[in-house]
Amino acid sequence: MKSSDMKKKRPTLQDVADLVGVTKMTVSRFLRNPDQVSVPLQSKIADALEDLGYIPNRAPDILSKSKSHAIGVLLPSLTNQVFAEVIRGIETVLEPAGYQTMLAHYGYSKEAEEARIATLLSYSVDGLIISESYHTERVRKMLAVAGIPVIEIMDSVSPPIEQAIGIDNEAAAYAMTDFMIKRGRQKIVYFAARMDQRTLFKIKGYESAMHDNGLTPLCLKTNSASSFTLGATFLKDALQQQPDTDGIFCTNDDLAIGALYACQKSGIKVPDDISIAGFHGHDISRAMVPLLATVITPREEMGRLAAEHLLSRLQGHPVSEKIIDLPFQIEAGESI
Amino acid sequence: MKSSDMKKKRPTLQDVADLVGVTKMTVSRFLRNPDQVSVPLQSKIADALEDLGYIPNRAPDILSKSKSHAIGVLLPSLTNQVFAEVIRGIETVLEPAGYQTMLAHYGYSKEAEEARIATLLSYSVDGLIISESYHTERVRKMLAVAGIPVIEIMDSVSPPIEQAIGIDNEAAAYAMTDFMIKRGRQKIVYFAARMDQRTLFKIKGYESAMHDNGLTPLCLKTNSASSFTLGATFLKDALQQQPDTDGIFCTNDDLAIGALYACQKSGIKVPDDISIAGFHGHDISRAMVPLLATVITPREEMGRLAAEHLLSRLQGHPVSEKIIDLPFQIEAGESI
DNA sequence: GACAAAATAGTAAACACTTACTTTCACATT
DNA sequence: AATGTGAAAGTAAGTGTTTACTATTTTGTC
Repeated sequence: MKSSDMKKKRPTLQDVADLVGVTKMTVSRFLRNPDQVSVPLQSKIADALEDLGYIPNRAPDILSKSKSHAIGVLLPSLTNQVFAEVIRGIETVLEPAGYQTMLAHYGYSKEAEEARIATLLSYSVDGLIISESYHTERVRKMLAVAGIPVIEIMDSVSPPIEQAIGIDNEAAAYAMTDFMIKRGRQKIVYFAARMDQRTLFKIKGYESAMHDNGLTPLCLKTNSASSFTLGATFLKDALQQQPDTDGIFCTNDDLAIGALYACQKSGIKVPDDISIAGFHGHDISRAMVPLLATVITPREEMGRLAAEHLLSRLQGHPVSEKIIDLPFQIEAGESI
Repeated sequence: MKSSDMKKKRPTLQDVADLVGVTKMTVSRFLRNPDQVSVPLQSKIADALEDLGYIPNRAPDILSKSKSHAIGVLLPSLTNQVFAEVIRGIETVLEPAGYQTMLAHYGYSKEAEEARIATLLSYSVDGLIISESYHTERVRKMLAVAGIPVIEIMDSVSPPIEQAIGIDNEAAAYAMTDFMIKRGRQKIVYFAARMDQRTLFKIKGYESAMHDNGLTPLCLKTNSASSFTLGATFLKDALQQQPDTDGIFCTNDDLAIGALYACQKSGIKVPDDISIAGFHGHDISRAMVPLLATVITPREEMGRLAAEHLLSRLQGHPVSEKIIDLPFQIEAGESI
């Protein structure tokens, strides 16, 4: 095989060094600190680097230092707008700090979560931002063995592996339910989808508020993902099961908006006939007509904070607070 | 320093081998194919692996084979819902195939794009999915030197580096504008934000359609990101500059929805007084009242296809089609 | 019970870079 | 002129795994 037949591989430090006529060590030095190399060599090396289009290879460094300058981000889903906003917050901090984001999701499956974490660790990520609050023993062991900082996001209550940053979903759901009751609603139905940990916390908050006010909770559940359509479907179900329903509290804005539009289409007046509240406070719910009542949560800030605390710990600082409980906000909008 | 003082590092193959009393090669063999190891050893190795919580390290493999099983995904922004859907499509395909996603974004800056691509390449990504159609010489050289498959997504027209998958943004904008004109609109204003390549293509399509029908285009532009609020602001500007405006075509659904709600608030009837059309056809626009007219684009499919074609090329197949032009769809909704 | 074949396990090298140490040489000081 | 100093560049080793080869043991056959 002639050399012209060979698939040319990406140039290494050695290739650059050969071109200049020095050892790769000299080129390496130039790369980290040009002044460590004599002036005449500086320009020759710079030219050679440019000529060959040299791009450093992190693999040796990852191998010898077990540091990748990459952060693993593991979320249950990418479908949900909430997570897109969390990712944005994370990237906002990580990218300027020179860290690369490795993204993975596990579709709410525990086995998939184990597999994804193993994969992320196999790349020697320097830290991990994960979601959900329950983790298998295997996951806990892997994280312990890996010895890297881990931050759990989304909920602030359950005892964290090391550090959790999120909101108190149960308290938030309680607060909104209570708010609706104070506004005179009695037969409030909860719409739940995707029965993950956070949804379970919210249901608990809703049910507590109902009970504390002597009311009977009714919760519609499904394991499928939420959507506008599902909100409309749930509305029909709710009215069938409890015709005098006067309030609807949804596990997220999507369901709420779907239910609201379904009301508009079938002539049900919001909020006169039925109050509707969502959860999260996405842009759309704060622009639409009528303005959606919702629990405003700091999604992007949650991502930012998680990344910031992770970076702080990578710099050697200890865990400052085990649980960082971010404030939520009840927004009455015009639909209650 | 006593051994108990030392920070324990994550176990290696050698640690497992020592525990069992074999060489690391035997453990390595067990990992890839347990049958290559004698039956008694199989269980002993399995136990040791479990005991130590061994997690494979990809760094040596990346180093010696220059293959990471990771794919770099570089998008202009994470703010936009469009990109969240594209990422979802990509992950849907990549994850089951055993590829890890490395996500980066560059905020529409050319210098940042160069830097991000260099970073992704430094991790020896096996392939790259990037957006936008214009790239600097430096970027082109880096990609050439890297010698990995590259797929450009979002637009289908401009000559691709290797392979492009997207829609014909110019044709789509032409089609929608023409549709609005056929429905009797004459004074159609275009709302543009974030002046990236695709927006420029869409403006071109809009202007062509207006000219071809003997009408005068009016385009409101800004470099900031689009939002519902911006849609409302643009509406005011449009009515000021051209009080008899009877149509609004927005570069995305966000602007359109913002404009539509602003109309509702100020008593302007849609579509009787003004027609409004968006671009992309997000879930919300297909659920709201009135249904938004929009150009439905296959965002998720675009991501899926890009990932599929990338995988096919990683399996050694040549580029099948240089440009894959995905169909768009004009959805009349109820706002035209 | 001898010999070949097959199964099983071991050894060494390679991957690209950096750290830590060593060598070389120019120049200043005595 | 001998010695010391410091800048500049070189050398060797190590990082964890796999590939390719080699050695050893077991099995099967006659």
